[in-house]
Amino acid sequence: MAWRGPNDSRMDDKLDLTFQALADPTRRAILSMLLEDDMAVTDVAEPFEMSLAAISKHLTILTRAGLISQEKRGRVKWCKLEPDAMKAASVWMQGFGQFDPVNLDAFERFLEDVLETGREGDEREGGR
Amino acid sequence: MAWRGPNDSRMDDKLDLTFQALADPTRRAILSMLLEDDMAVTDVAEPFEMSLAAISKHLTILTRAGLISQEKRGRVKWCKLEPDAMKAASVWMQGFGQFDPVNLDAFERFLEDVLETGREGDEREGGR
DNA sequence: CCCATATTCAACCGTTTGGTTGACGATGGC
DNA sequence: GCCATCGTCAACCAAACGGTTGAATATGGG
Repeated sequence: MAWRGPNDSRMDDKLDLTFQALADPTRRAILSMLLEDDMAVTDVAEPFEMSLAAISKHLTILTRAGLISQEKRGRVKWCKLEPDAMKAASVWMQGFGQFDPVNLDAFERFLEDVLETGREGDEREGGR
Repeated sequence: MAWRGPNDSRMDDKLDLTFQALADPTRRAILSMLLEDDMAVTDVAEPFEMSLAAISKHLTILTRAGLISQEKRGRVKWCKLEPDAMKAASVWMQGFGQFDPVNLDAFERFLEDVLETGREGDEREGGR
C-alpha cells in the first residue's frame, strides 16, 4: 500500500469521512449489524425508532466513507460491510498506541492478501 | 479491562466523544504534534492559521474525549497526549477487521504459515 | 394493468459545530 | 506596581448535522 505518511491530504480527507461516519451511534450500530450479515435497507432500518429516510441518509454517509457498499438487486438494495476504510483509520490510530509498528506492517500485508483473495478469515474465536 | 460488549451505553458515549474528536483534521494534526512532545497551548496554536481561541476549543474537545490531558504550570498550560481513549476506539474497530492485536502472536504464526505454504487455511462455510 | 413494496428525493426544522472577535482573569518579569 | 503574556469566556455567525414529512421513482407480483 502506498503509505504517504501522516500528512497526506488525500488520507486526511479519507480519515475525515471515516471518523465522522463513525462518530454517530446509529451508524456504529448499523455497522455492527452488518458484521453479522448483509442486509437490505428496510431490514437495517427495522430495529431503529426513526424513519426509513433517516436510515437511508446514514447508509449514504457510511457508503461515502467507504465503510459499506450498496448493491441494488431487483428492487432491494443490499448493504455490505467494507472493512477497508476502517482499516485505514485503525492503522492511523495505531501510530498513537502501544502497538508494535513492525507487527503493523505485517498485518497490513496480511490484510492486503486477505482482501485481494476475498477470504474473510472469521476463524477468530471471540466473536464478541 | 471490564469489557461490557458492544452495546454498553457508557462505551457508546465514550466512542461518540472519541470519534467525534478525531473527525476533525485540525484536531488530528494537534494529536500528531503532541506525539512528538508535550506542548503549551500557544505553541500548539502557532502553526495553524486560526485564532488561539479556536485552538483552545479544539483542545477542550480533545480533553473531554480523554485524548489529551492539560496541566497548568505557572501561566502556561501544558498539553499531553493520552493514548488510552484512542486505544478503546481502536479496540472497537478491531472487531470489524480480520486483525486482532490482542492476538498478534497467534496472527504472526498464522502469517508465517500462510506465507510459507501459500495455503490459505480454513474454508468459509456459507457465502452470504 | 394495477397495486404493494423498496428506496430515495426535496423541503424544511432545530441543534451542533467550527470559526470569529473583543473583553476578561491570572501569572510572571522587571 | 505595571505591563506583557497566556489562556479562556461570551456573544455572535454561517454551515453542517440529524431528523421529519410527503411526494416521487423504480421494481416485482398477481
